[in-house]
This record gives sequence, structure tokens and C-alpha cells, in this order.
Amino acid sequence: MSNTRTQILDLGEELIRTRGFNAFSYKDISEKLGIKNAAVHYHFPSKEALGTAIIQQSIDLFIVKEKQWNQLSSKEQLLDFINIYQKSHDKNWSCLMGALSSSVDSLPSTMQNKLTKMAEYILNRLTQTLIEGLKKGEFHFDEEPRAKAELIISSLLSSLLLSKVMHGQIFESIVQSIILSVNLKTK
Amino acid sequence: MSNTRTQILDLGEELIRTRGFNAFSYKDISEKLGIKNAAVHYHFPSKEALGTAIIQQSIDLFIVKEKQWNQLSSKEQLLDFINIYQKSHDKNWSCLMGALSSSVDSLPSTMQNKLTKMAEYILNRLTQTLIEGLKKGEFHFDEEPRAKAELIISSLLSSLLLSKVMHGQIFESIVQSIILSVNLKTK
DNA sequence: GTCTATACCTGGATAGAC
DNA sequence: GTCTATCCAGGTATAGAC
Repeated sequence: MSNTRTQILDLGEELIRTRGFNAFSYKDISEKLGIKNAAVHYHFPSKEALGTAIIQQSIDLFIVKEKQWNQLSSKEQLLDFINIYQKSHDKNWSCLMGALSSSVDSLPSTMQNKLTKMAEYILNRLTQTLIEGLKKGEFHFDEEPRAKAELIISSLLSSLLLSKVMHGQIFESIVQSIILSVNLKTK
Repeated sequence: MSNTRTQILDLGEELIRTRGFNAFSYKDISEKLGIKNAAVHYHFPSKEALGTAIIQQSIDLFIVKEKQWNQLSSKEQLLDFINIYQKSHDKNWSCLMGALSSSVDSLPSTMQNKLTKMAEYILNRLTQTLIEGLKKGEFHFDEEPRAKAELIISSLLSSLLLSKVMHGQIFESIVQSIILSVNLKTK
């Protein structure tokens, strides 16, 4: 088994989400983990392989979380989704999509493809939550559920980005707007 | 006078907004302009100087545009603001803020500072437009104008980013949501 | 699975001629 | 203002020993 592999993946994700894919090197990883450059290459022969695996790990984690949503109300699902971003905000990290999308044209094509898959998967799942919540009367809004899902994901994604640049309470403010916009009463 | 300087600035901005700051080099610029690496360095001694000047140029352009807003209704101001992003979307570019914010921690501090200034300037100006439009009865919404401005900028910014990753009509969908959300009747 | 050593390349940057 | 030439640092990646 290889704990090192997991450590590389996690550290790589952190580096992408704090500095960007093109701003970190194998050296950043090897030094922090106390190993050598070549050891990182043993686990991930190329930076492309590493980047692709990091996106895949993120997809896998979301699928695990999403499976748990079946036990939750639609309202709880949405709040749990927002909570993913809340935890990122607390660390001053962007989300993986926000970190990679701006430079997607400079990324290897395997990473581009996986990123597209991730975006569609998450968007579809959140849309489903909104549709069910509407049906069950947990949410109230007039727009198309998919359009609403796009707006929610978009605003959460960039609230993390703007938080890195601006001072103030932009994240909290955006979350409030979202909750209002689905007409969800919180306690 | 130096037309080359302007060409470098414009091309640099394009490269940042299509690939990201850490994914382009002096070579990308010199080759495209048919000059040599050293000529680029003559105009911008360091990449930091170039990046900072690009942000400044963007601020200057916004100030020019914003001055013209004094002749327009609040509704027209908002639509003109959205149109800035529409033009970016047509070229499949992100906005400068979206392009730089994700990797802000990897940028030279002069760029970081200027980026913060730009964000605050634009956000303040859009907030002002929303306040005036509310007062004059051109818009109708309940949230705080600043929170609404944050939501509009956030969703526009990331609709450009997500457009690069996803297929579909996310940009158009987001624009519709924004227009609905200020209760603005378009023709 | 990790090491040493190294190859190879690209990138930012500068000196000095024109 | 642009060129040639060059320096140096850093980055990805590989070969082969342990």
C-alpha cells in the first residue's frame, strides 16, 4: 500500500486550490513530504497524470457525499452542498473547478475532459436536488431548476475566488442571497 | 511613441484571460508580435511589471466606460455592464478578475494589490448603479444593493469560467437570472 | 518505493552592439 | 527601440543503484 500516494494527491490538491496548477512544482510536493523529486514521479509519472488523478479523487469524493444525500431532505442536501464551500472558505481555498477553469486552455487534454465531466456531474446532481425540493414544497422559486443550479454553483465558486482578492463578507453575503433565492426559511 | 508597448499589453491581457498568468511566457508575446524576447523586456523589465500594467490598463478602461454611464439610465448602465461580459463570452475569454483571482497567492504583491483595488472599484460602482436604480424605480428587489452587486459580479465572472469547461447555455442562462432578479423588464 | 545523479528544456532576465 | 548572445535558475522527467 502507499500512503505516500495519498499524501501527494492531497497536497497536490491543496497546491492547485491555493496557487493554481501552473504555479506549483514537484519540488513543492517533495520538500513538504520529505521525499525526493523522483519519488513523486514514481507515483505520478507526469504532472498531467497527477492533475488528472486529483480531479478524479474530487469526483469520487463528491459521489460518496452525494450517496449520503439520499438520507437527507432537499433542504439539508442544499445546505450540505453549501457547506462544502464553507469549509473551503474557512481555509481560504478556492474549489477545484474555480482553481482550474480559468486556465483550462493551458491544461493537458485529459485534465480538460475530466474537468468537464466533474462540472456536469455536480450540476446535474444539484439540479436534481432542486427539482425534488420544489416538488416537495421545500423550496419556492420560479426559474428553471437547472438555471437556478447554475446560478448557485456559479456564485459559490466565485465567492471563493473573490474572497481571496477582497476583504469583507462576500462569502457570507452570497450564501444569504442563495438561501433567500430558493425561499428557504432557516430556523 | 510606442505602439509595441500597447500591442504587448493587449496580447498579454489576452494570454492571461485565455491561459492564465503562469501559463504564458515572453516567448509567446515576442513570437506573435514578430520581435525578440529582449524587446519585450525593454518595455516591461519584468513579468511582474507587465502583469501590473495589464491590470492598471483594465482599471483605466473601466473608469472611462464608467464616466459614460452618467449619460445613461440605471437600467442601461446595468445592461452595459453585462455587455462587457457578453463580449468576453463571445471570444471565450474569462474576465481579468476571474483569470487572476484563483492564482492570486502565486502572484507578485504589486499585482495582488492592484487586483484588490480593481475589485473594490468595480463593486462600488455597480453598487452605486443599483442604489440609484432602486431609488428611481428602475429596479425592484429586497436585498441590500451591495449584496446584489456581489451576486451579479460573482455569477457573471464564473459563468465565463464555467463556459470554458461546460457545453450549453450557461452564460445566457445566468444573464437571464440576473435580469429577473432585479425585476427589470426588458423590452 | 525511494534514492542519487543527471539530462534536457524553458523561462525570465541582462549586457552590449546597432 | 530592437537586436544577438548569453546567463542562470527552475522545472519536468528518466536511468539505474539500493
